[in-house]
Amino acid sequence: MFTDEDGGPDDYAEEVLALVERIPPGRVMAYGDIAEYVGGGGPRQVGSVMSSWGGGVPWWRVVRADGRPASGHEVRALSHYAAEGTPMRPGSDRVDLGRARWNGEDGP
DNA sequence: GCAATGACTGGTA
DNA sequence: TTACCAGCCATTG
Repeated sequence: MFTDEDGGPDDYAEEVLALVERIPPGRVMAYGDIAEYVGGGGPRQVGSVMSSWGGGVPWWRVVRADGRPASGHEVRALSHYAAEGTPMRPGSDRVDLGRARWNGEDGP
């Protein structure tokens, strides 16, 4: 059952999903960062994985390079940001990447 | 095999 | 700040 058969995530998707689950609350990662971290394809591939199986992971912690959440899900993401205390940019519904950007390490 | 699409990115206006 | 354009890369029809 290595084969995903009916829609199971591929190895690449598993890495992306595992990384997204690894993102601590109050932190976010950009699509390009994830693509670079897993070392595959590009940000578009990460987005494709999220649209297919992103519903099983905290997808709202994955944002675009400008700090804006995924298209069509901005409102839902904002609710999660407020609940987790994600640093937001005042005056805009965007995340403050300067503080919320997570590089994949817990320690300082 | 080719063309179109997409939860993207960076640069310029 | 937003808007438009060109580039990138795997998936889908």
